[in-house]
Amino acid sequence: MELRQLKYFLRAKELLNFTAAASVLHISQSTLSQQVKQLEIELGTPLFERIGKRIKLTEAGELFHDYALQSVTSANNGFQMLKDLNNMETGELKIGVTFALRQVIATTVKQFLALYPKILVHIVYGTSEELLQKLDNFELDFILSFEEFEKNNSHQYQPLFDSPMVLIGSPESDLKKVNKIRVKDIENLPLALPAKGFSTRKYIDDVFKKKNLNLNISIEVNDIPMLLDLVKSGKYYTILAKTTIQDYDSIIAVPIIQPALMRKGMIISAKDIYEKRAVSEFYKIIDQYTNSPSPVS
Amino acid sequence: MELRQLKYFLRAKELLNFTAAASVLHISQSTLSQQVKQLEIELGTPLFERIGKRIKLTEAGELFHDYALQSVTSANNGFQMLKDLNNMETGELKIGVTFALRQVIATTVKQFLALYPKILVHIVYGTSEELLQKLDNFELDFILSFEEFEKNNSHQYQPLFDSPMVLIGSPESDLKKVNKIRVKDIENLPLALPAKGFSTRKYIDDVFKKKNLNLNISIEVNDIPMLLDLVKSGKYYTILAKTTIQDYDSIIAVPIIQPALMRKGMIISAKDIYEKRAVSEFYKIIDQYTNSPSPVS
DNA sequence: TAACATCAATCGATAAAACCGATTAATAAA
DNA sequence: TTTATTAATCGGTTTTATCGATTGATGTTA
Repeated sequence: MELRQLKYFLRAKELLNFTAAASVLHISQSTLSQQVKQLEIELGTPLFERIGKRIKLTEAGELFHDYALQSVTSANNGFQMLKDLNNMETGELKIGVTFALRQVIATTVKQFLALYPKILVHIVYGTSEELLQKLDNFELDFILSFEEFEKNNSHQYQPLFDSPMVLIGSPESDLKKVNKIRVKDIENLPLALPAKGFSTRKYIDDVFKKKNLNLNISIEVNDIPMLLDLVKSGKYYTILAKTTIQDYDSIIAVPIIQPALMRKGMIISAKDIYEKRAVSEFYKIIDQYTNSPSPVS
Repeated sequence: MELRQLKYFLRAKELLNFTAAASVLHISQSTLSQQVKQLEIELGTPLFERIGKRIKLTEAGELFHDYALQSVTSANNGFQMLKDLNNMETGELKIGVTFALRQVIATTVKQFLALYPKILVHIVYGTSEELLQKLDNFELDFILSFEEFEKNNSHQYQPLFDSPMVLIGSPESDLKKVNKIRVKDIENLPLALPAKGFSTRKYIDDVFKKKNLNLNISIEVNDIPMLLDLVKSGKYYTILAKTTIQDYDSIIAVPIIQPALMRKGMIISAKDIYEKRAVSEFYKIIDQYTNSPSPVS
């Protein structure tokens, strides 16, 4: 039994497809097939059930998974910990960010790089769904996102700030006359909203469904700047967290009330993973940012 | 990084001697040397400091140890767990027993084997020191012993019973006239005691030292039956837990008081280790044994 | 139903890597 | 000083991980 084989097994279990897993692992399908078989022989029990050309995990495979993951994770953690000892000379930091928190990362990453110029920072934008999967595959150190609806026991959550949802319109719109708006008053406004898959969109849908209100959606877009461009044009309104539009000009935003819609900004990371120094340093900077006098919210 | 290399590292760290470690691992010294070096290169930092022909662990090595151990342990646990699924068809059970608890294991192992005849049981006698080291090397599943003085955070302890310490003499000795004896009355009796290294001996030494009493030791032996033979001969007394002499005839034993000396029988096992079914089944039998109407004590 | 696409297993060959024995160099012990 | 002990290194051998090609089984589509 070797870590190599455990890693192969984990990937095969995840994808339930030897060919695809081999490709991800940059080995041939034949190699993967042989290595898994060898592991099974050593363990004395099959880990996969071969049904025709399909594979599915056996009960033994299911049970073995946790141990294999723990073993691989521990080795990785030890490796990461040692890299840290070299005082972040060669560090790398991979951060997943949802589109809604673009402003948070834009500000903090500059401060971080000023302090630690040798660290290579990767920023990956995506929907929370995409990012959470990458987190589970060890492709990200942490995620900046709004609160998740379904919390997962293998993740840990650090709340950062509360951000009110706002209705956004062009400076020529009727919004200039009010300083707040009720949920039910939004019902008949023509909306441009983030596409399905965005957590903000899911949040909006849930709220309106619960109150039995309709949404008058004209356009769905999976890009926030384009959404705001549409709003600026004057025809449409949109709904976002105030944090999301912090640095945009030429728009008007008013808080939504009855009920007041709030979203929690969060750091999501994987439990049981060694926390690199670069990661904890970044957390500190985010903390400063969110605790400074009304940086967001 | 492979489990093989982590195992090599752990053994080398334990023995601080590549030649000896290689021998235990059944590989050549040159192979061990190369594999450790390769691991060090991959980790980007030396794990051992080479001072002439000596080696000692670097700080990095010290830190890395816990992760390596965790990784290897998890893989082993997964392996053990799967073996268990085969319903103990090929099980093996390794039990360490201190001499003092000979009677406990003698009775329980018979019952266990009657229930699970296919399990191969190894029983290893030794001092607690020897046995604890074997436990840490995964050479034992658990230990039956009296309570340890220095508890170790990587072990877990299950108390079984309390056994009073007794003064033991021949049927012709003056002990027949009394039914208990004070600690300070033992001071001038000629004693045959277990040798240094026995936990019972350490316990006795500690008690007498604390009370500023002398021990009049005539003979030290590292074998309990011989100790009792000497006692039977009439010249000497000895001190043991009552449990230890449970099935011996032709001796007289009286409890020691002021203070009453008691020892706790214990199961000691390693934390974070998968508990085989054979092990939990054995625990059940020991439980029955110690909870039955005065089996020991 | 026939042709095609997809997938895991298997085979033979190759490249990589673990391993060994012998030797060297350093150093501790006698 | 001599001897014994120990880790590193070198060259050669064995083992094994890997690959590409093929097979056979099984879905999928025309």
